[in-house]
Amino acid sequence: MGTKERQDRERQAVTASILGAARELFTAEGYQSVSIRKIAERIEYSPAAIYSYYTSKDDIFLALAAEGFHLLDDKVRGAMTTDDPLENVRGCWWAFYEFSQEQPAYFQLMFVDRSVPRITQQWEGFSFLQEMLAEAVNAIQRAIDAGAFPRALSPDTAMHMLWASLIGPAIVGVRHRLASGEDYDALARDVLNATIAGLQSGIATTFVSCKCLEEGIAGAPVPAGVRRHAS
Amino acid sequence: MGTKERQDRERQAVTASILGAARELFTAEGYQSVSIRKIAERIEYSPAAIYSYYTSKDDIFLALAAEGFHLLDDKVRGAMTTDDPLENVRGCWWAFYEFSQEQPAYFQLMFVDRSVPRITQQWEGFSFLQEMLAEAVNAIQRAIDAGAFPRALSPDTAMHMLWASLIGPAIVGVRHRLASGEDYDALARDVLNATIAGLQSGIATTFVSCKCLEEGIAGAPVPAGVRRHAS
DNA sequence: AGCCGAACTAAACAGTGTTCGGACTTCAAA
DNA sequence: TTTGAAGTCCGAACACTGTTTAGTTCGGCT
Repeated sequence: MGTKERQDRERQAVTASILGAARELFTAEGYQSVSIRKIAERIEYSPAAIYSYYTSKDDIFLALAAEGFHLLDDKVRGAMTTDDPLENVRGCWWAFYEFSQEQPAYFQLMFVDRSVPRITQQWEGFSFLQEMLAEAVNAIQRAIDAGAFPRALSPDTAMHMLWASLIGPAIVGVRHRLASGEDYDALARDVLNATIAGLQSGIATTFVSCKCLEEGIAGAPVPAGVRRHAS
Repeated sequence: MGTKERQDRERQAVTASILGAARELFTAEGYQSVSIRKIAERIEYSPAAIYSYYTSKDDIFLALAAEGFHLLDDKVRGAMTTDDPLENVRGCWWAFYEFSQEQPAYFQLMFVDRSVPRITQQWEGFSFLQEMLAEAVNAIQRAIDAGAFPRALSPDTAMHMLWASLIGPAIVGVRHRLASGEDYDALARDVLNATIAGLQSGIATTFVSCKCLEEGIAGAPVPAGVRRHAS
């Protein structure tokens, strides 16, 4: 009979309602302020009941983070469909920033309140992320092949640089860390364009001999062994 | 008599021991994991006693954050003493990154675990920060005057861009968010140099007419009114 | 000697994530 | 039809958290 199927369906419905309540509460009040008891109250269950669906509050976080990463994945992939390889690179990173402003609750959850540990049993649920990153690296490689970036540029290095540069403006944006009246979008766009311009100028491939490395900066010599950003 | 003075001294000694215990525990276990009770236990006082020295756990955080910002202030100022205006700019932001790696506990406390709210009664205790930022803007202005940056570059815009670009690599560094074997220092240096190269290329003053703004990116047109990073 | 004010504490309050034992329902096998 | 297994769910508790309150102790001044 379909009894097993019905039970599975019911179980999934409760799971979904827990996740829905958590999503609403996290969005409205932030991860730290939401307790298991509040989630339980919203779905009219006892707090203990939740633990037969999710093993911990962490587990609920991971489920919502996975949702967020899928949204990000969709948005970033959708931004890499131009003919111009360079605009694909620019577009996918601009999409990353836009995601942070369009889905501030997800972004805050994913990158500010907490972060997904790199080693976790649930990491399989995030395996698609590696494909997304690989896609971003490929986009850079295509731009290099098209002559938009120096031949000597490592696409991996460029990817890490774009990531590290843009997470800042995104966080500054969602947390409103600037004085009122500041234009966060323009700041992010400036940073993105400046980083891309910097990559084009070849600085990331020639900095080994740049002044600050040879002489150290302000009496703080660069430690031996620190030479190039690993590729 | 000097009784009042002695009492003041004793009070200050207890205050310092609270702060010392908090500093050690925050460094060893992180802000969230340290409780008032743990601090109290370490200095062999009752938890309630702490509340006659600091009004809240937040207050202790602010005191330690102020310490951290003074350390940062010293380091950044010390890095702006070159003759070359451009190297002063590069140096002071590299000092910011270096601070994050040399004082990861302070950095984590100041920029990751929590952040100093922009509006706070204790904000006066952080007023020296405005001077530090003004100094950083001045350094950029001097570099512009010396011809190292385009005349049309707003030093304020450049300051915000450098800040937003470098906070990323610093956070990535203290949190070890890259695969093992990655060279965080080199990543930060690449980002810094790329951003400076981008500023030099004039991208932050001309992007108003750049392709991504005129056409939107991947079907996501830039909202009207978003034009330039406010100066 | 009496008193004041500061320092300090024990105990409690309201909250947190989580666990445990038991009650209750559902359903297939005996 | 009864039995037993499997599950779902809850009340109560545990060990915490930041913080408050009432009360005690004690040095120093009058």
